[in-house]
Amino acid sequence: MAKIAEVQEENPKMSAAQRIEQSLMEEISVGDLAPGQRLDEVGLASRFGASRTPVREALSRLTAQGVLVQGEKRGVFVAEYGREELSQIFEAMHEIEAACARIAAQRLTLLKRSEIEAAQADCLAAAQAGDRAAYLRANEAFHMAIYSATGNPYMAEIASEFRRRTGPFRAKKFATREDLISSAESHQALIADIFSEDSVTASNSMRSHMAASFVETLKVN
Amino acid sequence: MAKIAEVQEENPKMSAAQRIEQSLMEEISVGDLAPGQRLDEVGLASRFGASRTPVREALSRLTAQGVLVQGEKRGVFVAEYGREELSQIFEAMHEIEAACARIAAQRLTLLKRSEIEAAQADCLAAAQAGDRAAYLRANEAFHMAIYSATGNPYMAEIASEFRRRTGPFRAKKFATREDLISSAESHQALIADIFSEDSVTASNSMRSHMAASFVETLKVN
DNA sequence: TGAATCATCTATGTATACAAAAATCCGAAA
DNA sequence: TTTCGGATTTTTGTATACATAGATGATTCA
Repeated sequence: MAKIAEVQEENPKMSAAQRIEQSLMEEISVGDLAPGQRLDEVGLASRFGASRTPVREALSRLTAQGVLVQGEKRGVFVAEYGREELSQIFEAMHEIEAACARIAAQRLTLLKRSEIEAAQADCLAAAQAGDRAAYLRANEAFHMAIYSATGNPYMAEIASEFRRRTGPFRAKKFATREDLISSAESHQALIADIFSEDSVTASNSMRSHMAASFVETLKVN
Repeated sequence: MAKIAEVQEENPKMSAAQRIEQSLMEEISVGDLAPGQRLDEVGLASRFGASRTPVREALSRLTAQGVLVQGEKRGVFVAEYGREELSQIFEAMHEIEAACARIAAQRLTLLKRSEIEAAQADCLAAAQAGDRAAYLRANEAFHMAIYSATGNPYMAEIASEFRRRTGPFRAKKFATREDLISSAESHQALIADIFSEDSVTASNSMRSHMAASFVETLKVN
């Protein structure tokens, strides 16, 4: 896909293992690789024009991150979560995102504020255009901007990690242009509450946002 | 923890890569491998009686987990954090542990309750005996028992991950028998508050515990 | 003496080969 | 027909070899 080529072009001297890891991560988070799908080493090796060695390294790292799991049988699979597991993962995300919103509200700088606003502008534009792929990217950027606003890269890291793991499940929510628009609009209240710089308000607002997101996600999974 | 050694004995047909990964993780979390230390592939390979391939896989996975980092020069190193970084990591741990304590207090079962008590008994015994290694293991088990009491394996997973990353820094706190005893005693209040099944009390108690732990950690780092 | 360039050498990333384990398939017997 | 056993095939895990990038050291020139 085009995105893979882009990454390769932007960073031509990345190792093959890293390229493969990023490509697979991208495909999984967008939903091109469906949960439960098996990834076989030889197939990927030939697809990426590499040997099994860098492929193995990429799969191993993605497994360590929880994006892939090694199933009961041989082989690694895109992590597949049932309703109960999704509920647990969302509970954890819920806690982390709420903490991020609280801290972000406390530490908000002008720069971070403008980054969040810029990301939200992209969300609105993509939603209006009905461009699903662009919206998915912009939505990720929006949440990343909030994580970044905590000023704590470790908080941001775990929040991102959960976001990646739930990517394919959340992505299913966005089927129609209306889905995109309603999602983008729901950001507005969240932004207002974070910008209020009141940590309780921000935290509660993020909890509402996550709870709603979970409800929508459960509907399609 | 002893469990790692046990796992190796119990599970002799684990892959070499997994054995190496667990061994290195153990050595890092106990502090045998100091932060900043370089790990070279050939040295580890000969030390574990294996080739570079499984060593590389282990290092790659540990890097993906944040326990190792690839430095500016060639090679991977045990992650080394300055005061600012430690502060950020502890802030994130602080949030996650508080959430764990709150959820654990809400969902406490008789089984989990007894597991926490058993782990604490081990802590007290090891502290009384002045057995530092045993205390480190028991202390990990104690916190793991709390994570497990959330009933949410994903919460437990991230909490464990932070615990591993900070292992070598926290380990330095425990120099004398008195350090062990005072740590074990500080668990008592935490247990009482979690067992109160009041989520706010439990969460605040854990926040106090983590804040105190951070202060002690900063003193020796 | 110092700096710069070149050479050497070490470590890393990748490819390939091989062995062992597991899954699948096939046939035979109940 | 079903099930059990064995053979076959696929796939994984590990070892080894090789090429290249980066580090180290030496030599020469200023």
